[in-house]
Amino acid sequence: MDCNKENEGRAITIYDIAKEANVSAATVSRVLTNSTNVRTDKRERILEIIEKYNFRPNAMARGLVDTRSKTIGIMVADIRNPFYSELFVACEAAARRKGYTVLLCNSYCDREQEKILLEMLEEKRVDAIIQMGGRVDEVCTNKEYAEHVNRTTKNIPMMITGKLDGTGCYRVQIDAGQSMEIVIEYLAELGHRKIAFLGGVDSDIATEERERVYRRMLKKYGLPFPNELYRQEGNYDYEAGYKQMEALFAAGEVPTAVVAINEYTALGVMANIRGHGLSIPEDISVMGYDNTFISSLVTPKLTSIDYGYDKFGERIVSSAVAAVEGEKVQQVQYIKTKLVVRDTTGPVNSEQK
Amino acid sequence: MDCNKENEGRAITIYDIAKEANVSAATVSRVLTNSTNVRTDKRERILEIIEKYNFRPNAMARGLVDTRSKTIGIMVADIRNPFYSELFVACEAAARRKGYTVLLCNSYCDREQEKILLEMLEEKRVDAIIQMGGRVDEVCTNKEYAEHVNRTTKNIPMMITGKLDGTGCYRVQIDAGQSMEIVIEYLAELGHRKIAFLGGVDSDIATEERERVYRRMLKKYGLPFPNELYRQEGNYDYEAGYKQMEALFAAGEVPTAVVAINEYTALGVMANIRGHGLSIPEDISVMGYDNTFISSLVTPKLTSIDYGYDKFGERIVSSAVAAVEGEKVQQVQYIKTKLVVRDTTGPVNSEQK
DNA sequence: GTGAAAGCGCTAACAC
DNA sequence: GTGTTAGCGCTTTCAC
Repeated sequence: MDCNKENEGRAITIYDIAKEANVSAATVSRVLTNSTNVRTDKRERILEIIEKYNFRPNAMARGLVDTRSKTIGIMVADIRNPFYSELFVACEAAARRKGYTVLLCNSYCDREQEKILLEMLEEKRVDAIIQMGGRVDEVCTNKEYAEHVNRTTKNIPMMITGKLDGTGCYRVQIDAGQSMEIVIEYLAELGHRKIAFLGGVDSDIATEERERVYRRMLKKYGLPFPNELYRQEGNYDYEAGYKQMEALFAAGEVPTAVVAINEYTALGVMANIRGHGLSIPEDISVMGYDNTFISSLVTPKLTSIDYGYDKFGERIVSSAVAAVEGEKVQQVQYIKTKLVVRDTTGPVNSEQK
Repeated sequence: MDCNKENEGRAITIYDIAKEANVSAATVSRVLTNSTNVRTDKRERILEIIEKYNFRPNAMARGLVDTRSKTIGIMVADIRNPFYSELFVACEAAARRKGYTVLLCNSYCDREQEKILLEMLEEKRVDAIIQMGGRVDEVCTNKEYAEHVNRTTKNIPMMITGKLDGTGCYRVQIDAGQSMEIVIEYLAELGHRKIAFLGGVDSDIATEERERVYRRMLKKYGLPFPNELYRQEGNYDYEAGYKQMEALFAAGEVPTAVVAINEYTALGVMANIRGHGLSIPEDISVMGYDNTFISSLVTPKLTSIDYGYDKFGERIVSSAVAAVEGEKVQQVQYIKTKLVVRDTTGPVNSEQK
């Protein structure tokens, strides 16, 4: 009875189903897509046979016919970083709500890889591309990459969480300046006057903007900048926080509050402070950025700046979909941040004033 | 000059390139695939035009021709969990080395979703499927899911990190028993006699096996099991660790060492211990499983069981590829674990003996 | 309501 | 070396 006597290995197709059901392939396709009405008995017969052979339509063949793949490519720097995984998951959820599938790729911040991945996504005919992290983070846009992207965006709309000068990318960006405003405001109101800002990479847009606003806010509140070590950049690691805090201790310039560029760095800072026998937040307040699950996993729980990942992802994806569908999309959108106070920050210790 | 006067919107194809280069589509295809030799001048002319239009071959059309998609589908419970993201990245790297691409999907432990994703992966004609987490973790295989999988594995080999009775899935599994052996051995040698094992889900294979070996090892070393609370299950959260440790304190049954099912739970345990004014590891040793970046991010750094993610991923993927290529693959493979000692464990406090 | 036929963009056999 | 031709598996007119 089985029609796959010699079918061995070859995947079953719509024609096999059609043959066994004594209908045309078109009719099978109709029940598959639910497009037109098919007589009930035929429909049921077809469904039965589909079930029997566990038939699944070939997505590539379908994709060839449709011009839309209903897929969004998402390129992140490193999915192991909770910032990206939280945002990715939010995007995935938003995409699903819109009837889109996502395709993840990691660039691992490899500049060459970014271009290769872009090409791969083009070949897969994704309807839109979202890039978070990597070249789009840089203050000085890399010309070569911008050109590469420009060719891509001729066919595929691209969303980025940073910037890429001279390209038509749509930007959905964290309002880094606003985030630093609320940070300094908060710490100043707690009575802190010696506030350090540690970590990050100055040539990254998000770091650079926070730094600028950090200095502006110190002035605004009449706070001192006692030593160059109060602002150190380098990278986003635990080690950075650890070493930079150590440098402050070594210089005898101990702040009463430290703002770290992210959670990794904040934890490095905290480890170092404890190594010196001081307490958090009694002796020194520490806070970070990103507010992923890490912030509430550690002891004491970390005060952190939150981006509202769900809404962030939703904004990125719905803008991407809007662009795909030819709607007008804002060129730049800002994500407002929120302070989440936990246990690593508190009023300045009166003795330290 | 441009041949896309009216082409607006329509993607450029191999025929457009061929036409402009005055060659046949086959020749363009040849330079694209580097299959046969093409006269140098033609090749260069073609490459130029490809460059000019930023042409990228349609992966779906290619996929239709090839029977192999060179893609491996990876289904994880939740990519935000570092255990999965570390393993995923290791798999991705291994796949790339073998010339394969990976396609990630999250089941979020939604049982219905797992089936849907399986079907999606079948439609995309992935060459193999890797499932980590979810139904494959369960001690009692869900019959319905097993049936579903059995239909899938008729066409696509499947690798799982747990088990699925009655299916032809290949298993690459952490040797949970061995891991618990080295844990108890280690703690016993440090002089600990009151060792609790907290967290996990007893109906999960990895938890169940560890629990069994935990009890066996206590006997082997002549260690007491002072109270039922020394072994509590529930889930894998921070909260679980926190509450279960609290229960031990409430019962006045304070262990000298706690083995947590993973890092989240370990951190909950640690938070609770500190809340009681005790120190780690001076008063109580704590250790966890998984050894992701989290273990070395917290203070004190967590002693943890490591799986060797790189090798783990490599084993999964190379077995998958072997299966795809029709080679003989071992049905079950075990991953040996390793103890990574850090700062949360130490010799038992002599007063407590 | 249904079948025949064309076509999505590419690759691979087969001629030449 | 290169062009012609025939599919890959599906959807979608267009007739009937």
